[in-house]
Amino acid sequence: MTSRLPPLNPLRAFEATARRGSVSAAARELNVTHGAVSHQIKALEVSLNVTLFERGAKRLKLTSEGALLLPAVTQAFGEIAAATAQMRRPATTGELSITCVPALLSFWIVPRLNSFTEQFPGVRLKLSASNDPAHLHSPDVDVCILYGDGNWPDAWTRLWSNLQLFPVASPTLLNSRPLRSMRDLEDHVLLHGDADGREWNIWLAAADAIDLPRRQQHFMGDARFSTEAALHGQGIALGDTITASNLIARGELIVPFDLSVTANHAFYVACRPAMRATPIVRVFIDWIFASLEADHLAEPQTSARTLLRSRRG
Amino acid sequence: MTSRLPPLNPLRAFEATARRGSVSAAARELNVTHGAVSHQIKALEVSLNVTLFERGAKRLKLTSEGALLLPAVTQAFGEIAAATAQMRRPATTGELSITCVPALLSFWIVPRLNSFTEQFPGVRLKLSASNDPAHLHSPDVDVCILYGDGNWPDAWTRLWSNLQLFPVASPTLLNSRPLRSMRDLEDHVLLHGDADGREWNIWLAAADAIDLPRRQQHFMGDARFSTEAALHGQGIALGDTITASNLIARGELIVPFDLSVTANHAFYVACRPAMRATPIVRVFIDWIFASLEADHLAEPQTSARTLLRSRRG
DNA sequence: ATCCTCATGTGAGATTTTCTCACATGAAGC
DNA sequence: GCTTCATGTGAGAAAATCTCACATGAGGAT
Repeated sequence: MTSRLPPLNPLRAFEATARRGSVSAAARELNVTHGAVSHQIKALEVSLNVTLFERGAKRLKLTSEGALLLPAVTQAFGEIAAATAQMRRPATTGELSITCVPALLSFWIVPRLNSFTEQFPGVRLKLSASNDPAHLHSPDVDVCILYGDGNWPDAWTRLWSNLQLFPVASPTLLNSRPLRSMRDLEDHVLLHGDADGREWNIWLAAADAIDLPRRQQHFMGDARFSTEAALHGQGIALGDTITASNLIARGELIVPFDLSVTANHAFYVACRPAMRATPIVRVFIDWIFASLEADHLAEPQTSARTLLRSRRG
Repeated sequence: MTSRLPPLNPLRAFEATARRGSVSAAARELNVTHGAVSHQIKALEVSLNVTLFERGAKRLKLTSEGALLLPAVTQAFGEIAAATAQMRRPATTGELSITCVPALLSFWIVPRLNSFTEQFPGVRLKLSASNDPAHLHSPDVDVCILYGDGNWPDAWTRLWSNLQLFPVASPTLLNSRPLRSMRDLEDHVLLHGDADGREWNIWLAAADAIDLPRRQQHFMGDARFSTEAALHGQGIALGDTITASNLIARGELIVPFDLSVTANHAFYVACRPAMRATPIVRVFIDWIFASLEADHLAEPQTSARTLLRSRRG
């Protein structure tokens, strides 16, 4: 037998196509055109003198030969990727790419970045505001901090924090336009951080005010913008025990009502299983859990009950 | 992190260099110039932004990063190669490359090839006369049949047959120049199949004739040529129970003395461990062992004792 | 049946990677 | 000092990879 290894780049295109079940998807993953992938598969078949895919219907189907080859190749490439990641990632040096829910990134992580930087000066963070779980499967992203139900397949996932929701407003706004009852709320602008007003509905239902007339309301796209609008006195937003905690402690936001409700969703930390073992990922995950714990120990007043008494403090 | 896999072709050059411990050796293995290997290693180091080899003395030495990467990459490439070989090798179809001791190839395997071909018509044999154990590590060779002590590292090895050694000569030669005693042997040409006459010395020692004057002797290079010279009446060669058995049975060679000695070495079947699991290799190995067994069952007279009585038969 | 969308194939040319070649440096041995 | 051997490097050639534009065909909606 002449050569022991098949051509490796065409083999990579084959593996991605077979794993994804689609030339187009493989092309997207590899950041090339579908034509490039098609050429490479053809080149591999010619080189090995074997047909690897049946071509008939719209999508390719593995032949028995292709099915023989795929599992070992997928595993081998996975091992190479893992060894490369391990080698390139000393525990506390290198680049770490993180996506994070926008409000959490702005109001919780960014104000605490100096703590992480002091402990791990060799780590360069690449932060991106996003709540898209598709990033879990992107080779460009190492860790995702997501707001949701925690049900993301093929990923390592760990609950970081539940949260309580309650209305928040700026002191300036409340001075000029008092808010002491549900009736007063009618005269204010409701600021939504979600797309369909679901979270305000949950709080209003708990307050027996689901039918409150909504004179004015804005949908701000995400909780970061609804919170910022509240800070600027544009209306009443729903804050929570995590992202709004510092703002409330500093008096930049006031909690006008005692009532809070538990959100249906929570914050989770998630990453690809292969990344979880990477030292640099581990130190970040450890840090973010430790930081939350340190918040709870240092400032017990940030719990929901005591937080909600701050207006009468 | 940007890409999960390093550039695969440069990685291949790195792996070969690190495994072989030499740029030049890797170049020979990959059939490229040392310059190409040097460029590829450099390209990999640039791509990974890691130094993989220390460059100081004459030969490269792996860095700690390189040492982290190598085992996984070597294993992964091995798995890809094995899966490729498995996929390309249905049990009884394809090319099988064999090296074999010259005498065994000429006098035992070649006369029996029809048996193999009838059972496995889809297998194309590529036969090469050689007793060089280095072929065990060549990607171009699937199975080696070697004469030696069986001690070849990193190879799967199995004893195929021991053998007895004894003088043989053509009937024509013995008619014109009888051979009935050790004294008669002085008048004949001794034909050596090894490089230093060691095997004749063993036989002569057992015959208490180690000091027999050697008027004429030829060193034929290997046992195939010494046997062929004997067939042509050029002298007396040492035959054995395997390669000479058919010739003796057909009367083309005669065994003038009753004495035989066990050779220090034996015939072994050997291959790379990864090849042993390959179906096509397995069928060949099974065939050659079964053929030897069939010989013993069908022709008991080919055992050494009865073989040596054939002159008086 | 027609039209649209989506998936994959293919040839030609552009771009990138791989390779050769020739020269270079340095270590080790005689 | 000289020779041999090992590896590095730049420039240009060759091969591999990629893009682009066109093509075909399947499936679904009308």
